[in-house]
Amino acid sequence: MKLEQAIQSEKFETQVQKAGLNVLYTAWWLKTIVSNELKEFGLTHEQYNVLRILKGKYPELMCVRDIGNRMIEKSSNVPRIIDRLELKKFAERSTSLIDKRETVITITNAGIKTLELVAKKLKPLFGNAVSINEEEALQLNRLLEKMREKE
Amino acid sequence: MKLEQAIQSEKFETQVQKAGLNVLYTAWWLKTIVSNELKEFGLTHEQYNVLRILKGKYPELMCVRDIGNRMIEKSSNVPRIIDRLELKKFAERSTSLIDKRETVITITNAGIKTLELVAKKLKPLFGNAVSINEEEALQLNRLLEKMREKE
DNA sequence: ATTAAATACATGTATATACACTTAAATAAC
DNA sequence: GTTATTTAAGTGTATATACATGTATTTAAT
Repeated sequence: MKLEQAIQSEKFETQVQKAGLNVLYTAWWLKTIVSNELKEFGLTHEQYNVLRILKGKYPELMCVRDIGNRMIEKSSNVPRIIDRLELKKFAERSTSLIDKRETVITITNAGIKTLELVAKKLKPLFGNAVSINEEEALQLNRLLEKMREKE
Repeated sequence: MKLEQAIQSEKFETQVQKAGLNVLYTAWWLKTIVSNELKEFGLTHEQYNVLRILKGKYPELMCVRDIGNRMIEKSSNVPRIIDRLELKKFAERSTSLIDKRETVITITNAGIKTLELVAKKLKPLFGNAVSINEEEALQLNRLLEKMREKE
């Protein structure tokens, strides 16, 4: 869908301005698609992100700060997301023996199992919902990274 | 900045998967830049979005539903954002005379004035922060819209 | 060795999102 | 014309974001 239809506006001063809004809208669109699939597993988009990060390091333990550094949204409040994952028995917390200030977290077997089920569900969906090919995706990645160049 | 650095991960199965994460990260990056500028005006990103929508139709009145349709994030709770704009005297509510179910909203003079100040501040910043040109932005828009094609 | 500074995480508050539900008013059905 | 359905907005709840503050622990300074 063209952005003009999505936000019912034709008034873009420049292509750069439109691109900013287009990125924001596409992010919301992507989040919504994924969140809908995650519902049946009792996970939110952010909880899913933390679980994937934990699984990426498994069986290593990760501290809260390291998880935060890998989050897409840097200002996410990791301790509270872990609170919820712990309640659902998808993650476990313990105090680091080396540095008692650190809380170290690990994904549980139930968490790993759930992630596998989610992956099975998301993979074909993503292929269908996101209608760009590898070549286009590569170019999109280049442009987005150029956009953030001066960061 | 490359996404690999931003989220400290190199594990992308495909360029399409990376593009999804890249869009999410770029949206957060953009929101953060704008939000930082809005702080001094006492506005959040979402309140700013509603104000711009109201100004786009000014001096026409808009009902809550119409504002919602123009929001970038469709699931935003418009009545509550308007609550805050009203407290700050940037918007005013009244009941529609034609259809008493509808609440019609208008931006105040203070709201318009504030928007102008924000625009003056954001314009040069955006040009500096977002380092793509019109040609690249056009292509980015094409790719993002292709991504959402099946919507 | 004691004190000061820095670090890691947790917690509190305001705002926003996502979604269900309520209430009032308008429209449709009969 | 009365009742049922639909529509518009508002409200309630859980989660998340953004940011400030608090608390325990470690490291640095003296």
